[in-house]
Amino acid sequence: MGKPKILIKNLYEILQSEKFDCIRWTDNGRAFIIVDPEEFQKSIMPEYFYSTQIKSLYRQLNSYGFKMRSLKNNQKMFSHKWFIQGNISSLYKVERQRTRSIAHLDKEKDSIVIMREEMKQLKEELETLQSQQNSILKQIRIHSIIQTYICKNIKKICDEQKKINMEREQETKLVVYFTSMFEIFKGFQFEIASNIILQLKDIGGPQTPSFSPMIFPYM
Amino acid sequence: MGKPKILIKNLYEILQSEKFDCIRWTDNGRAFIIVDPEEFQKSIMPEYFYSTQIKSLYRQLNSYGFKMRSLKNNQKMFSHKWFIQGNISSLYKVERQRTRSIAHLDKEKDSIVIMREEMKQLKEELETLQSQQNSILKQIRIHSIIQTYICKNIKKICDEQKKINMEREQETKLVVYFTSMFEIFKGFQFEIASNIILQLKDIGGPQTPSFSPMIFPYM
DNA sequence: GGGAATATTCCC
DNA sequence: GGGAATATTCCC
Repeated sequence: MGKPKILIKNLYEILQSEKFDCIRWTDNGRAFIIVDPEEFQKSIMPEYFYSTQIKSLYRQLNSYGFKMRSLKNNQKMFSHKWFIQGNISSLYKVERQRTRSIAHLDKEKDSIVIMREEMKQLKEELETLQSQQNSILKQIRIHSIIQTYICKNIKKICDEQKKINMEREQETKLVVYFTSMFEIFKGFQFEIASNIILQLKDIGGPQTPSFSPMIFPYM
Repeated sequence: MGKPKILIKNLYEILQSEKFDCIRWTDNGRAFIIVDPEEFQKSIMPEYFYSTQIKSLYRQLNSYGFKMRSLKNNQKMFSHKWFIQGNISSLYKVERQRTRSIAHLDKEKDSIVIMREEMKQLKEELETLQSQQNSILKQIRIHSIIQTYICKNIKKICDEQKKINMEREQETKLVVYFTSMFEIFKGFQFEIASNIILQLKDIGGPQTPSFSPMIFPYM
């Protein structure tokens, strides 16, 4: 796997060497205690760390995820899940923890991913809308054609009706005229009536070319 | 205004003190030269800076925007717009420059804000479009219903017209029948013809209740 | 205890 | 020369 960070490696070596009284493992080896912070700062810090301030080491340990417990006499106890006596192979797991501000950046990145997703959806919806709009336009065009057709047919019907009305007016006159004639023949049986008409046909009349044909009112 | 950064202040003091031969202002006081880097690292670095490596100082100066020029014998000359001999009041303007990556991050943040704004607008527009389209669809549906109604009524009218036409056909037969009768009266003057018909009317005929009225073909 | 600015180191 | 990881300091 990875290599332990230099800070962690140094710290472990200091503890394992047992050269210093100011720092030691706890009895179960799952934590260590800085027994004498002043001594530690004076004799160890300059040699093993960049800083001269022990507070910097605390800050470092904190940023690596160590839990700190304050004991009597300004002593501090630190523990970390993967910083255990004898467990060298897990030291590399002791890593700097991302600060909240960086985690926040990550969140922003996530939000970009989400936004991209939303953007994609928006685009799809837009495309749907556009294609729907196309089909709507087609429907409207069809309706427009149908309406034109309807209008033409209505016009035709109106014209026809007008024509019919005019003819019918004339026919009405005709019908009225003949109705009165039918009255005359009422009561006559068909054969008799036919006979009379035939007789009349044979009679003929005075041909007056200048005044013929006889003008009926409906003509 | 602001205070000069500790690094800048220290550097300026080192130069002004003229205690060290390894570093000095240029003649015009607009730059300084590290005349002896090794000596500088040995005697000045530990006292004035955290680091023991002169390279770290170079890195620092670089990040503060100093221009570096390499001279003979590994000497370096540094200059900065606001780092000038005697010009203490402008020292605070010598500031860390944001790295490109950070400036880039800022830009990204801005673009995210803009994108969010645009996204919001897009969503609103899309919603508007969707609701508009819905109302358009409703309108089309209504028009479709109206058209169906119109078509049905036109059909009704057409049927009616057909019926009328059929009746007219029968009427035509009637007309043909009477036309032949008119032929009979042709030649008669109107008064004479009327007279004949009146005479016929007065005659009357055998009333046969079971067979009356006389059945004309068109009835 | 931890955010944030600054410094240092490492590395290309 | 400068990006990026790590360390240190400062400060709330």
